[in-house]
Amino acid sequence: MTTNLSYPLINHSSQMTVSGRVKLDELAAHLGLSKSTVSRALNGYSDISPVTRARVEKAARALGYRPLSHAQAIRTGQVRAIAMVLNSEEPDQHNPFLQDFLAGACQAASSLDWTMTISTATSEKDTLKVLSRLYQERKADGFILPRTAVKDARIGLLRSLDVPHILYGRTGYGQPNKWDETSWFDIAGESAMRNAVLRLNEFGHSRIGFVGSDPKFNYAHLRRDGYAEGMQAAGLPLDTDLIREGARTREDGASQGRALMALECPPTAIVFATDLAALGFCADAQDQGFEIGRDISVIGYDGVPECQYARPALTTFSVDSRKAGQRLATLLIQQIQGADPSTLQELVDATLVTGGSDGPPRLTPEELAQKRQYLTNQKRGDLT
Amino acid sequence: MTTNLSYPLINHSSQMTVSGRVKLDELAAHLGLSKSTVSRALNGYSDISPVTRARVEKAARALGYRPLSHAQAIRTGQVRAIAMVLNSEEPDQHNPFLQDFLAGACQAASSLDWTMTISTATSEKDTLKVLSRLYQERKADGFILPRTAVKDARIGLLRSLDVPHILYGRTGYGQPNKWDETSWFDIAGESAMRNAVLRLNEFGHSRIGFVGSDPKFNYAHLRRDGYAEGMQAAGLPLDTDLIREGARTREDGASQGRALMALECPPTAIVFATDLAALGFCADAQDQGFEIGRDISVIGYDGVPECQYARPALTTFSVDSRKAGQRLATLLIQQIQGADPSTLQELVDATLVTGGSDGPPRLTPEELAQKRQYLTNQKRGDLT
DNA sequence: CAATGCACCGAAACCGGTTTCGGCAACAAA
DNA sequence: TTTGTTGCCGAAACCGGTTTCGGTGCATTG
Repeated sequence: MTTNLSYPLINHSSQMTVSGRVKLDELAAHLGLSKSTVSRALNGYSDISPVTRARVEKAARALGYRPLSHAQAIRTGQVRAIAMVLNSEEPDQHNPFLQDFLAGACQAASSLDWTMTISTATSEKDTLKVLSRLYQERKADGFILPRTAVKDARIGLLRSLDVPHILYGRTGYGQPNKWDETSWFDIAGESAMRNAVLRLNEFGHSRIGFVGSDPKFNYAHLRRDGYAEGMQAAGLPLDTDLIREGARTREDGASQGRALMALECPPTAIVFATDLAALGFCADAQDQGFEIGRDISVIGYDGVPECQYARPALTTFSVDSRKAGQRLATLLIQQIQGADPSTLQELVDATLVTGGSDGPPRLTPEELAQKRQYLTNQKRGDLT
Repeated sequence: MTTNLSYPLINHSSQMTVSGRVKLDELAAHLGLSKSTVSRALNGYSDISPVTRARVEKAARALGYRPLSHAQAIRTGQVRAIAMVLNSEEPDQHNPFLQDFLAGACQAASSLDWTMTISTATSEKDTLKVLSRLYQERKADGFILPRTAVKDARIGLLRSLDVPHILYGRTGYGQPNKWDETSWFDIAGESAMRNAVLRLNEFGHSRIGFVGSDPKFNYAHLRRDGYAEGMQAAGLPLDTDLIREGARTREDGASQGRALMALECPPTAIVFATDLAALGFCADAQDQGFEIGRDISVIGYDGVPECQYARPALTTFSVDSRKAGQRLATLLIQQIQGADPSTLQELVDATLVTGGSDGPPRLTPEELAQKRQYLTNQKRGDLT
């Protein structure tokens, strides 16, 4: 019958090399070698003569041979993949970082012939479930744990399961030597905050406030400490009235900043632990009639893109997320391949990106308080 | 010796069930069944008695049995993973979308017990290489192709390799029936643009400009056409002077919008194909002294977070990226499992999010031109 | 010349699942 | 009773690689 020709009758010899994958068997047959020899040649075993190895490698390239990763995995136990689980329900997602971060991590992984799988979870508990499922099914050989908390259940889980993992950020604030055994990569937020204070002090500010982030995250404590260190280094008194915490969103930043501005003796400069909070404050303060960078100086942290598009542009300490991803992936893979986790710890500095949001104080705290009073009255007048 | 007790000596019987994985063998032995029976019971074969199946499933749950995905893959040929390759060097990355998009895609994949692996490439060519490597090694069973171009090499490659794939966006603009065989999911940017024009017309605008995106992307054409349709539906003439293209960044948006404003008879409203371009224009126009939403109305498209933090907030057509990711993953998995690609095509509308960036025109085009002249002179005055 | 060592390679086991195939019991039909 | 069926399960092959182990052939040594 010649009716059923919807499926082509072509593909005789060519098909095998075009669409059909070459497998180890076929490569070996093509070379007149056994598949064990070919496998060992490709995997760098020493009991293969240099001539044979070269011949095998050449043929493999020519035929476009690529081992199936899961076929190797079944014997080696490694899938050559790392994974990261994001908590998609966090109010302040690491939104803008993600693209860069992934670019860095993927690039590093790819260059070592590894891949990156990602997953999302809806809660802290769900994260644990996803992590263990991923590892149980061996979708990944190790994990990057972003946004480490002071007390982080993920670390306990993975450590008890003896699964390789690396932290983006440190953990165990206040518990000395807590993170000695785990590997991590982090940006030195503490020294950035310290430098922010010193910079403001050089501008002439002496009353400098701080708006921190959620204390459940480890970085929140480090940055607050950095601010305190900076104050100390500048020889300024540490006034607890000037320290606020728990600002995660723009709205938080606005309200916490507003609280600082409402002090009897308000700060002429505020350091924010995150750009988001800083941006929220700036918008709100401008609405009230304050001039950012003149009436009140602001410095943020993170380096989100919005900083440069805000007006005035926000002075901030920018984090190189791409590099972070790249280093984290690299270090994690090293760990999976046997490196001692305690040797895989890196601390990198953020870089200052100046905008117009900070500068010499135009007003003293007292004058600022007066302006605040004036603006409030004016607004009240508007309403009536 | 009692010295080397840093490593615990516990883990006798418990170890096997806690940290050690149970494998099929062990589960079968535990049940007194053969592993083939257990496997078929878990995979829904019909030649297993209901009683046995229930017993197996219960035991599997109790022992926490989870098959190694790569061990299954070696026989089934499927790794239960989908992948997406991002081009990390694009000037306008789909930054803010990514987090939501991934959340949607991962959630959909997870709920079907699939995973999502992502990778980045540095160029169009590199993307092709990464795609084929990923598939050669069977890191994924299919791919999501984001940001489809009019003529997209990725589609050709995957189609020729007979690899399942789904497009985020359509392709082949101008070549009818071009995308009939491929599955895709897209947001109806054309109807959004159309509605944007109609909305502005209802406000009273009759001279409405358009700033489009890079014509290499398929959506750029669709959105432009949508704008044209809107003009036609509103009974307005289609003036090619009012149409600009190729704005990918904020800066592009600013300069293209500026060009429209420089017309003898400038538009009193501009529809932008992307929020980024719209935001760039708004900032620039404000710098010049124009009042957004009064002097000139602006509508964007995408729904990036910055829209609501801009002042005035940008009226835009918001894309539900999470849903997009979710649908794309779902459809792709269906396709991998045998569904006909041509039946897997979905078009969803964007939703209007109003801000203060548009409204009734305060000035006629002539008056706007005068204001422009005035502002220019004033600025010139400033400089001297 | 026999014995030893070494470089190099092939045969076969192995990894942890899936799938094919055949067999045994029980039951129905002849 | 014999002869199919049918329901249910086990043995073994299989997937595509990796790794172990043993065995050549050749050079070296005593």
